[in-house]
Amino acid sequence: MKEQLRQAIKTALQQCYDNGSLSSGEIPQEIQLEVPKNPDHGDFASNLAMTMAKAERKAPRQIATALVAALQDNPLCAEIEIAGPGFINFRLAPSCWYGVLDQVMRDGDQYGRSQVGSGTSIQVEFVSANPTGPLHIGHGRGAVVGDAVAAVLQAAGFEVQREYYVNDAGNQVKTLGRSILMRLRELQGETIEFPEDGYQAEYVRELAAKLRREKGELHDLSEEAAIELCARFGVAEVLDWIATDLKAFGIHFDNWYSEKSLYDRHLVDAELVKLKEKGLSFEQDDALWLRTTEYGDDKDRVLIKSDGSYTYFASDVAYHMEKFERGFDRVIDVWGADHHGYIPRMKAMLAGLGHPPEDLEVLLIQMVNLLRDGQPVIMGKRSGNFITLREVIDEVGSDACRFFFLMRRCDSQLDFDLELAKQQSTDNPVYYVQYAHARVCSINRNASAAGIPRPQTETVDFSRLELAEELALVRQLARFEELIVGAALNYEPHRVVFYLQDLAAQFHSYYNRQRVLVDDPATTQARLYLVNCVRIVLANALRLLGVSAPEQM
RNA sequence: GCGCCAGUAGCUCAGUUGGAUAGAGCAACGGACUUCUAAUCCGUAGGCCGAGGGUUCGAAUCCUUCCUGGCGCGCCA
Repeated sequence: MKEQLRQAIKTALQQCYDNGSLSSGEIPQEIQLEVPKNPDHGDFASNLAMTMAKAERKAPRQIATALVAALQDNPLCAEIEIAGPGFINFRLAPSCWYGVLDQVMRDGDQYGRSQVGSGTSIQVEFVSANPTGPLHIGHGRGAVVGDAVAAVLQAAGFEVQREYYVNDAGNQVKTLGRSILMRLRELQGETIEFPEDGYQAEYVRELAAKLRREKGELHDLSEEAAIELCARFGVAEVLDWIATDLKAFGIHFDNWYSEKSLYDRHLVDAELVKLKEKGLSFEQDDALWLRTTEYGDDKDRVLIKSDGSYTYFASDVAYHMEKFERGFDRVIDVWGADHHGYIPRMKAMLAGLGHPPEDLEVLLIQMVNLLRDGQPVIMGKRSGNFITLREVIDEVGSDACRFFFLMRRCDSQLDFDLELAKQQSTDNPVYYVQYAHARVCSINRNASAAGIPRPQTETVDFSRLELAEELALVRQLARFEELIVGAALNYEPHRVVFYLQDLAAQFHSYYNRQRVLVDDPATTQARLYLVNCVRIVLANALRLLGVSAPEQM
C-alpha cells in the first residue's frame, strides 16, 4: 500500500519536472511516508516538500502545491491536503484498503513475511550458558529475545541459523568436575573439604548421586582422571537439563557448537598463528597478548596465560572467525549486559583479522529483577538458593513468561513479577491479546452453528466495511509487514508485542461497539471476513513471539 | 577515575530512526452485561520528556556539559 503510494509520488514528481512546476530535477531515493499519529492527518503523511525545500529553493508549501496538482487525478488517493509547515496528507480510497484483506486471507500464515533480507544469512547465537548449572531467569530473557529476533529476521526473509555455543572446555568445567567428585566422596562417607570456588548448589549432589549409580565409585581412578570423568558426566547431564528446559520454553537450536571441538580440531592454535603472522599478537610477561588497543580497545588482552593455558577470549577469537568461515554474512551474539565490556575486544579482533566489525552485532540483555507481589526475590548463586528458569516456566507458564520477557526493549532492565505474570486477569497483557484471538474463534463457532457460510473472497461485498473503525483495523493489518521489517532490521522484537496490544485493543473496542453477526447477510459476511483477517494477523504475530494463539479461553 | 545502558504521567513502559496537540497499561474516579466470551468496552483526571546549553523551518529523539540509578573495568568465565 505504502509502496504504491510512493511510486505514485515519484511519478508525480517527474511530471512536475517535465511541466516545469518544479526545477531541481532530482528525485530523492527515499521518500518518507509515515502513518500519522493523528487520524485527522490522513492515512499517510509525507514531509517531502519540506526536505526538498533547500534544493528547490522554494517554500515547502509551494512545492507541496505543485505536487498535489500532479497527484490530483490518481485513483489511489481519495483526498490530499497540505497542512502545517508543508506536510502532505494522503487519504486513500477505501477500495485500496480492501485489497489488504484479500491479501491477508490469501497469504494466511505467511502474511507479513517479506523478502527484504533475501540473500543474506545471519547466525543468531544465544543462551550459550555454561553447562555447569541449570538455566536461571536471566538466561530465560536472553533465550526468548534471541529466539524472537531470529524469528523476526526469518519473517523478513533472512536466512537464519540459531546456535548455542557450549563452553565445554576450560576452567569452569573442571570446577564442576571437582565439585561433583567431592560430593561423590561425601556420599561415600568421606569427610571432605569442599573447594572454595566450587559449585555449592544442591544439584551438584544430585549429579554425584546419579554418577554413583551409573559409574560406580571411581576408586580405581587417579584424582586427575576422576575429575575428568566427573566433568564429562556433569556437562552431559547439565546440557541435557538445559535442552529439556529450552524445549519446554519452545526454543529449538539448529546447532549446538562445542568449544572443546575448536581445540580438538586445533582451530584455536590456527587462529593464533594468523594473528601472529599479522603482527597483532606479542609476548610479554610469559603470556601471549592480542594488541586490541590498535583497534579501539582500552587495553590489550591476554590470549595465552603465563601458565600456558588459554583464555576464554582465545577460543572466542577462533569461534567467531570460524563463524564467518561458515559463510554467514552477519553474526549476532546475545549476551547478558554484564558482559558489555567484551564488545570492544571482539570488534577489535575482527577488525584486526580483516572483517568489518559491523558484521558482528552484540545484543545486550539487561538484568531481570525477579519479584513476587512487588517484593524482590533474593537470589544468591553462591548459596545455591536461586530460582531456575524451569521453576518460573512451571509456575507462570511458557506463554506468559515469553510475553513478559519481550514486553520491554532488551536494553532496559525488566521487573518480572511472578504473581502478576501468573494472574489470569485484566492486569495480564498476555491474556488480553490471546483473548482477542479466542473471541474471533468464538464468533466463527457461533457463525457455523447458525449455518452462516464462511465468507469467500469472490463474493464478499467489502463496501459494507465503511465504519471508520473498520478501516482503521484494515490499516493496522496493512502495517504488519513493515512492522516486522522494522523489528528485524533493528533487532527489536518488542515492537511485535506493542503491535499486538494495539491490534487487540482495536479489535476489542470494535467488538464491543459492533456486532459481527447481524441480520443483514452481506454485512455479516464482510465483517466475518474482516475479523478473520484480524485473527490471522494476531496468530502470525504471536507465532513470531513463540506464544500460543488459543481458540478458546 | 574511565566505559556501556537507562532517566518520559503516582507506578511499569512505548514513542514509526528529526515531524503536526508527547501515548498505552496499571493504580484513582465515574459509567456499560435480557445482544457473537465482561479475561472486554466507554469516559474523567494525571506531564518542565532528569537539568542547562547548542544544532534547524521543527528536538523526548542529534551534539555538549552536568545530576541520578544499574552494570562493567582480571593472565575469571
